[in-house]
Amino acid sequence: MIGLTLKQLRYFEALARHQHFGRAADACSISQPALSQQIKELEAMFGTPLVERGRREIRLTPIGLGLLEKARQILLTVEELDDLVRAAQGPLSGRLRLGIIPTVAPYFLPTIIADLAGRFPGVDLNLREAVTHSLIGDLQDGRIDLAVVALPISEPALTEFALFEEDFVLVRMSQDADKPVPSPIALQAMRLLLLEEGHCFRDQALSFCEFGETRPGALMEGSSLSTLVQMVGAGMGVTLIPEMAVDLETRSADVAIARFPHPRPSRTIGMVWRKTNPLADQLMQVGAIIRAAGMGARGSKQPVSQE
Amino acid sequence: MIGLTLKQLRYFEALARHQHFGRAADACSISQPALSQQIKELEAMFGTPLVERGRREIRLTPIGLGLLEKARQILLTVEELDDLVRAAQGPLSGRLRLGIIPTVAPYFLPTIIADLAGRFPGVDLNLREAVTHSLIGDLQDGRIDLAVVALPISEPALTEFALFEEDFVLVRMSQDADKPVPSPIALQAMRLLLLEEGHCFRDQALSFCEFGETRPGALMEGSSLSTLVQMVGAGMGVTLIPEMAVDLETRSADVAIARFPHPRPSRTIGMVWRKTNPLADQLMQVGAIIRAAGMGARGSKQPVSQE
DNA sequence: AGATTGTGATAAGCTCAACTTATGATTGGA
DNA sequence: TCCAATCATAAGTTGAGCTTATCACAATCT
Repeated sequence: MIGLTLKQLRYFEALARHQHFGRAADACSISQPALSQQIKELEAMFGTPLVERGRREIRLTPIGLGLLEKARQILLTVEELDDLVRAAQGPLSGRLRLGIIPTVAPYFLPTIIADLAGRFPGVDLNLREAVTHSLIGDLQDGRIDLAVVALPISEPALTEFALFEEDFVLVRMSQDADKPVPSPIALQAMRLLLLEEGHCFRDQALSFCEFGETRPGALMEGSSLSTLVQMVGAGMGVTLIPEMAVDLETRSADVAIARFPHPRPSRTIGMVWRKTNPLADQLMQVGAIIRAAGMGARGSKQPVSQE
Repeated sequence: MIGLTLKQLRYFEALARHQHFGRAADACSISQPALSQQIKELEAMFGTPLVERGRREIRLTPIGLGLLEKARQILLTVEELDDLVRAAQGPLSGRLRLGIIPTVAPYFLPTIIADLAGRFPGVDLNLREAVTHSLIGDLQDGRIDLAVVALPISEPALTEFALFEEDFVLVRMSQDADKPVPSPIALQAMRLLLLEEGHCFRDQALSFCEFGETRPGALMEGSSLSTLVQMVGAGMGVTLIPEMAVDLETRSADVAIARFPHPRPSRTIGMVWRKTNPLADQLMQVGAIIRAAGMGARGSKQPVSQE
């Protein structure tokens, strides 16, 4: 494939993303004919059409899809060259795109931001909050550099770095404070309030309660832990929240917290990045700092031995 | 890293390979100043030197080494775009670069060539004979498309496809033909003739004989199975050879063949290719054909169940 | 010491690939 | 039938990247 250029791959990727010649050209800051020409050039090289031009929509041919995959792979590696330079000069600097899951972000972000800003003044933190599945995709496609999620992820292309383990606690109405702590099985009979589909915390809670499959009738769904706790305060049921959310979420709600006996439900929070990211060494350092800081600040977290 | 071009990466890779501006430029079919300029352009983009210019030698800086790794990764993916087109048009066509280990090549090549030429007339077979270690490197760096080696390889980036399993047989002087077959332990006391370092067959033979470490004094080394068999004929010792070599190698030597009782020593021969190779489907078909052909042709081989 | 050789950098000019704007062609919908 | 949307084609312009010629420097030979 001699004569191929990175520009062509960028244009093609933009076209595939926007499904539209004009908008793709805009995104690349060139004119529409320029993009059309380069796509045509690509098709000449491949000796076959890559894009089906429909009147109101365009579609990639099978070979076009194959090219798209390789093109994204190539462009991702090219992006990592930027990181190579950053890795070489100084401890960590420049833009760092960080993704965090919603059940961690509000409670842990202040800690992370303070740590990073203190230790790496040159870093320009760029945040994104989304559920695990979405963040993993962002990582693999190079849209973010680093994600804070619940482990394990078990993606071969990603490195996991455990930060700490934290327990889940039960939130119930304050008048129930003196009642015995229910067993996981007993929870099944209560109205258990959970986050909507897609949040890993939801699955972890369900797993603890040993629900085989989601039984929508018995459950209510909220979009944030805050909402859930408010719902508990209003007598709509009980919920589980992670230890780190206790301080913030119980401040403005009249609820009682109860800790479970063994086996305690818990989750491991950790950082994840692409194995191929040249900043890997720096990210590992960042992880060590956050882990150390987190240890000191919050007594309830458990240290983790795994890497 | 905007403004980067594939040309620059190709030139840089050539420079790293040849360690010489002029020869790298020749290899790229451009003039030496053109290559110098592009390297300079790269260094400007990275904001740091990539190459140390010594008087009589050049060396890559640490960042240069980092770039080299990424550049090879990118160029390899680009190469695979060629295969993408080939995978789309017809069953298998164009250049197929095949590597085979020396203890398989002379015996198995006629079969492979006949099979491939018969089923895929459009294929231009390009052969390379080398030891496993070298072939795996060639595969991973994109210098060959396919290798026939003894499994397992256990490289995460490579797909293994088992073709068949074959036993090893003992070769000894013809006057020993009626003696009992020695046990693996008994072999340790004999003069065991083996291939030189680097051949996997050597290690497999040593493993069967339960030699803990190589004991150079007791062993003699040959560079091909032919040589070993000739040495046995001359009374210099005994050796092991794979079943498939028996016909060819015993034709011109006065030696006796003996098969071991269980547990028989054996090896699994298979094909290996890059997981990312778009020709993977076609290569799998090639493997199936070779496996089927091999089965019919040679009774001694065992079918394999694993993939 | 002075000449020679091997090496990469620099200079100056040329050429074509890739961009621009303007326009054409086709089709779906008012 | 006309309009709007969309991509292709045409024609002209520009600069990135090439070439050849030459320089600068150090190691090696005479």
